[in-house]
Formats: sequence, C-alpha cells, structure tokens
Amino acid sequence: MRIGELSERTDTPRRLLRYYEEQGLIVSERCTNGYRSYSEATVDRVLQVRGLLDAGLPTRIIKQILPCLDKPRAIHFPDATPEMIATLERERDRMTARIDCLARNRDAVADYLDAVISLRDSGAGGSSSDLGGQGELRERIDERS
Amino acid sequence: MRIGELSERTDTPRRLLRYYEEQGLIVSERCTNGYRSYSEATVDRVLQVRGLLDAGLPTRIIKQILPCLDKPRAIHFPDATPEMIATLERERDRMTARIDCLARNRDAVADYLDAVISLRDSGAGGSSSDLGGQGELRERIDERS
DNA sequence: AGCTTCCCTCACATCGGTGTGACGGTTCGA
DNA sequence: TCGAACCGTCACACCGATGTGAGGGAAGCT
Repeated sequence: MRIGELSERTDTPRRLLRYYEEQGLIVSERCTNGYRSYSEATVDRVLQVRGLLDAGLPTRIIKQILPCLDKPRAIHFPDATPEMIATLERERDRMTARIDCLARNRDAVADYLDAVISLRDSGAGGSSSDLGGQGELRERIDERS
Repeated sequence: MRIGELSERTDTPRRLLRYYEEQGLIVSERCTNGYRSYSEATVDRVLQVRGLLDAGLPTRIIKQILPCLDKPRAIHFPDATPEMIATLERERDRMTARIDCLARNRDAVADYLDAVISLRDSGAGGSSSDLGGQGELRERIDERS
C-alpha cells in the first residue's frame, strides 16, 4: 500500500509517516518510481507507535523497544547485549511507573465524576459548601514518578 | 517553604516550578520580599504534575483535571458545567487508552526480557534463527490509540 | 493533451516543555 | 561591610513532534 492509504487507515498525516520512517520506527520499500510501499503490518505498527508517542515515550525509546514487539515473537533475539537488556529493564520500569501514575489519577477523575453525577441525579443542584452529605468519597492521595 | 527547598525535594528545576505556576498547576503565596512561599502539600502536587507530564499529558489538560484531585476530596464541586463533565469524561477515557497501550507494550517488553534472560541462563549463547524451542512465547498483538 | 491526484524532497515555522544566562534585589554569615 | 547563596523577572535558545508549503515528477481520467 502507498502512503496515502496508510495515512487514511491510521489517521496519520503523511508528513508524520515519513518522519516515523526517518526515525526508524517504520520501514518501507520503494516502487520503481520513488513511491514508498508499505506492508499490511505497518498499519498496526503505526497505531502502536502513535499510542506510545501519545503516552509520552520519545521516538528514541520507542525505537529501542520495538524489536521486542515484532509480530510472531520469534526466537531471533539479536545480540542482546547486557546494556541493551539494562535499557529495556529501565524502560519497562518507567512504563510501569507511568501506568501507575496514570491509573491513580484516572481513578481519581473517575471517582470525582461518579460523585458529581450521582449528586446531580439525586437532586442537589448548587455549587460549593455543605459538609456531612450522604455520598461517601474515599480518600485518594497521589504522588509520583 | 521557598522555591529552593521545593526544588530540592521534588528534584525539579526552579525554572520549571515557576513555569508550572504560570500554567496554573501550582500556587504560591508571596513573602513581604517578593519570594514565593509554598505549602507542604505543594511537594506532592509537583510530583503529581511531573508524573502526568511524563505520561504525556499537556499542562492544559492537567490543569483541568487537577480540581478532581484535591486532597480532602471535599464535596465542594464547583459549578460543574456539563461541558466540564464532558471534558473530564473524555480525558478519563483517554487516560484509560494510554494505560492500556502502555500496559500491553510493557508486558511485551517484560515477556521479551523474561525470555531472553531464561534463554541466557539456560546456556544457549548465540543470536538469531532456531524455531521450535522449549520456551513458549505467547502471541502478543498490539495496536491502538 | 490537459487536468487532477497522487507521490517525492527540502525547508522553514510552530508549539510545548525545558535550559540558560543577564541583571538586580534580599538575607545572612564571616 | 563584603561576599555567598538565595530570590525575582525577562528573554532568548533548544529539542522533539508536528504543520505547511514550495517545486517537481508520476499515474490516471477524459
């Protein structure tokens, strides 16, 4: 498939597809005219890349973890140098930290929404003040990195 | 506490603390000389902000969800306009998507690491090829946004 | 042939988070 | 009283992800 179709199917500007390729996140072949040609699998790859980018990982890191993600999860581990392993372990832990932070805060937002919605549905209209209501709000302390 | 201490305790450049304040993510009082003065709670707030920033949320969004996160989780819902609620719901869902994407990929990295390490420990030294080994690698397909 | 639509490369612009330094005031200990 | 260490504002610079457009081929329709 050419870049236009890939762009549509992934909802990603062509500009960015070329950029991702330049950063080594996706690959393409070239037709006899210079057009880029992508395999079907690139669609998922692009979606994956964009998800990670959106989750705050820089292209540099994404590029490093991509080899872990290759489709048939074959047993072709590259050289797997100790530094490479250390890097992956570090990134795995950073991802875990991100997940925890996001989850905590998402839960807080969700709780807030649940409370405000049940409040609204049960009649009470106004804004601030009032203590000693019937809706119990559990504590939620967050910190992190 | 003044900005220097906050900076040390949160491992955050003063520059950024001022920036976060400018973006409305933290607040400060001012001493009689113009020095900023922070409450103890600001330490956690800064950590929280940095965690979210690191997880890919822009300050604009963080600012919007912060009211949901206030410490005693009091019942002082502000006006809570419908648009505000809609925004929060959207962000909650985006955070969930991020979490899922990160978790999937983190698990893939973790599996890869487990495999490569157990392989190394069980003797086999080399690089690529070989199919039909004893370490079963489960499939792992990811996509997303 | 001409027109439209796709593709190419190149390059400059923007935006958000961050680094850095200039320049000046305050606090405090030697 | 001097100097070090702290604070303030302002402003320019950087980097990574992204937008945008210029200038030019290639493919396909009519």
